[in-house]
Amino acid sequence: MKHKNEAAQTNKTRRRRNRADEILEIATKLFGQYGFQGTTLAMVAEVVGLTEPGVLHYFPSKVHLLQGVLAYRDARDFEKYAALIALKKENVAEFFAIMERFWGDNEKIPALIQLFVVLVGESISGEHPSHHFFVDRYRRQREIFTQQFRQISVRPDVDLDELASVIIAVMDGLHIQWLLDPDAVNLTATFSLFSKMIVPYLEG
Amino acid sequence: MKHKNEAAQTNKTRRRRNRADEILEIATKLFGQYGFQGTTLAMVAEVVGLTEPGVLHYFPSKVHLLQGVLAYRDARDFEKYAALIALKKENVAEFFAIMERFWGDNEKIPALIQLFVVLVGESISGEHPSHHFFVDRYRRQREIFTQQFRQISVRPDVDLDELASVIIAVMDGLHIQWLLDPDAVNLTATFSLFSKMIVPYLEG
DNA sequence: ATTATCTATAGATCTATAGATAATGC
DNA sequence: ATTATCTATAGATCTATAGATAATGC
Repeated sequence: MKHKNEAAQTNKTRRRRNRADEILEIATKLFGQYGFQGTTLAMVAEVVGLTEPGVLHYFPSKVHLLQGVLAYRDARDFEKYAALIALKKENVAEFFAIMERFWGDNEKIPALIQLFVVLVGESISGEHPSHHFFVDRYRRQREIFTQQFRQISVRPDVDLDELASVIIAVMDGLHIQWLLDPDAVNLTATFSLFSKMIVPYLEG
Repeated sequence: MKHKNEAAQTNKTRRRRNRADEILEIATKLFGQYGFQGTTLAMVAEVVGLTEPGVLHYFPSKVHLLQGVLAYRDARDFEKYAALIALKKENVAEFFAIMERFWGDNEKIPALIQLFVVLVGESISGEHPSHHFFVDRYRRQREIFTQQFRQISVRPDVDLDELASVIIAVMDGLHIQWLLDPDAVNLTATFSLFSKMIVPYLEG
């Protein structure tokens, strides 16, 4: 029986080991490119190679599909954060050196970055199905950063929650400019300038 | 004839001096709340108190309406920038003090801030009707800032275009967090922390 | 048996157009 | 005359459901 499974897992079967995952991957791309509202089930179905009811067999509604995409990507993202937290950081400079490496990868995954930027824009409206997801996501992100700062020696008169907001804001804002005009913005270099500017201040 | 006009301009007539402007105002709110894709002509028409073809009489298509809204708001925005440019700035600290006041008003106009944040998210896709508008808008903004920096003494080893990107990024990124979770983010205080952190560095 | 997928379609909605009518300004 | 606005509707699209059929796993 092992044999059979292994054989079946070649080619297509292994690649699309799971139709649900395949749908998730394609929806990730489409939601990232056109937004949730701008993507139709017909588009997803066509790229996947199914009919619309075929897609709805795996995700009973378009909102379920969105939540599937967000949960999947968010989990991956916070795995990365967990690895970040685990690293030893002695001082502010080290923290930012790690952040630069951590976010440096973003340049290689524009589609994923775009997914979050496009969806967060739509989600600002309180009625959007992923509004609460994003409110919560930013709270968690700020919390992770403030906890990190508490473990290294940051100038004591700095509000750590505000500091967390600023750092996340720089990255988000640079993503916007970079996605709109990739040749005009060097993500890594610009974030590096940012940390170079604030590290001396935070060291006190 | 003057009399007649003046009388007619009371109440509704003066307020809605111009139906096109009224439609623009309402579309601004709706596009800001639901995005371009999430807003329908029926919604605009209903709030204005017209039928859909009634709205299309003034703006021949939904895209024309979007462009009307953007052109109108962008013009207002760059009037503000023009006033900013006119102010005398002797050094970096003064520049940031002015920026804090300049952007401090944003807290009072959440609907307009939201309009731009929501639309820029949608517009990241190259096929969106306001994609080019936003690419151009960020280029102009960066250009305004770099020109400002050239007139004050900024530490010479800093790339002014990158500096402009960072400052715009902080403001955009803070807008996102603030719109999603107004009680969790103090826009003014957080931007102020940012400038406090970078001013000493930029002074060299 | 269960899972995957399809055909067919309901029912809602969306943008835009055609053509008519009402209101306004000279 | 010109501008503003309406009714009616075409034509496209969209999400989701019902119910049937094909494929798969025990």
